[in-house]
Amino acid sequence: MATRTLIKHALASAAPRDAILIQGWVRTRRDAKGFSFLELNDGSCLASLQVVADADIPGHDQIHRLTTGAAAAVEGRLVASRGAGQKWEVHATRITVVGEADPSYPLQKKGHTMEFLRTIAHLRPRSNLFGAVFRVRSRLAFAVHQFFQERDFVHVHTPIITGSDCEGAGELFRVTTLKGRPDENPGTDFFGKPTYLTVSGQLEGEAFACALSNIYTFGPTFRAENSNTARHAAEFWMIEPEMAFCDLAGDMDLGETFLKAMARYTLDHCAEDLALFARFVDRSVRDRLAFVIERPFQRVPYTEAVEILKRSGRPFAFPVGYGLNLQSEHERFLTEDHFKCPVTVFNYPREIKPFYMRANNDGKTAAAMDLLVPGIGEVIGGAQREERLDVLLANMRQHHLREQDYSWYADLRRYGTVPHAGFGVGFERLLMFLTGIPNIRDVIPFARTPGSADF
RNA sequence: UCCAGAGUAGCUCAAUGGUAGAGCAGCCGGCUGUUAACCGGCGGGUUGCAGGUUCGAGCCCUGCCUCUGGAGCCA
Repeated sequence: MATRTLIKHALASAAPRDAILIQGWVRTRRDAKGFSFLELNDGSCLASLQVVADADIPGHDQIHRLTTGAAAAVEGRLVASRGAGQKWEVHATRITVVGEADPSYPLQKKGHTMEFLRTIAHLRPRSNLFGAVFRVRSRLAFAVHQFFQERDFVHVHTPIITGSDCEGAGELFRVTTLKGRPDENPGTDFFGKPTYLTVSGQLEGEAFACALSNIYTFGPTFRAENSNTARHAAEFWMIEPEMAFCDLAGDMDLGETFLKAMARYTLDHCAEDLALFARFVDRSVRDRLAFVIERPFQRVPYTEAVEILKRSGRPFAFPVGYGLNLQSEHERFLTEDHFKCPVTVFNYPREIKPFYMRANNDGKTAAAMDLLVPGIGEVIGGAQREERLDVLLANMRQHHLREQDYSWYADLRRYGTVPHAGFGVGFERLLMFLTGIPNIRDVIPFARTPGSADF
């Protein structure tokens, strides 16, 4: 018996082949009097492979069992197709039913809504759209590593369980082995103190940047916020580069280069799947990616962004003014209407930013930056870190943080401190931007959101 | 968590307060180098849950649940 050929390789074949083995799942079957058509898909690519099975070959007497969703193996010859719509097809010499599909198989040949497919998250990767989404997700995860590895960044696995509960990045999930109320006696808990799922690997990432120079993390991140939007999940993956001997300008450079590289990679390596998104999800997705690659991003200080918003004459629902956070509607106006391209807003007021961000010399602003993109909003948030021990400790006091909880973090400023900077990218938000998929639940295999942890 | 909208067959949707329907899917049969195939037939429902109003509720009222869109928080 021949070894298995993936359908993507069969379809890319340069010449006919006498013996080929295809294994996959039946998308549809059409029976004629003396033969049957089978469409097999194995997920290796978007396209299915057409199989022609004459009625007299071994296994054809069982072909009625190959309904939509069933698993099958086909041995045969790869030949040029007589029909329109595909270059190659397989003329079967043997058909094997590997696993039948019950008639209740929920995926039909016609289109389904995203909402319905979410309820069958274990089966939706067998649909064209979700097969494409998760192939692209895999390729982009690889592209992330390639981007940083090529630039001599070291991948660091920062901890998922953390003892620090006040990083200021939202609500945390408690991790405990205690029954009942863990807060009543945290000293008896597994780690001897309260522990949580991480909301960011940044602080640990800084420690490694202050040793290995350029590092990045890429791992799961958890937020117990009761956020119910198309852009939030309780469990998501975050990429966090951190660079020693780097200031905010270098940080913004990397963020923009990174986003352009991801757009370039998607266009170059995911063309077939991207075409599907363009047809069914977001007509303009390829134009947007090309635009991101070609055009320089805009950079605007927060103060100037506020002035632009004030001058716009737009009747915003939320007030605009120095010291106020930019709301979604403001960010959207800047990137979608005013600049019409990705925008990096930088130098935010210190009061609205966390303790670890570096205070600028004006005494009012922090060296923070947010990269905003049309349709999504913030995909990258970063900052130059406060490397001066005295300023850091003063910031911590202002934020009512206990110094002993961050002594190791302060140590980084005691021993050979250096200017350093980094940012965080939500991997799923990046995927949403690159694919045009509008809901974060549809770019993560099994989404965890408030009230929902199925599968 | 707040605001708005929606829950009817496996899916997508109809149905003035008066016997709950269609298309698709499924099953059976026919036909065809077919490709979201086509033609005929068959089965399929506690109308999200719990109350209430009414002679009578899928429809009106109350509460709850779930989902969707938007907002807040953020990545």
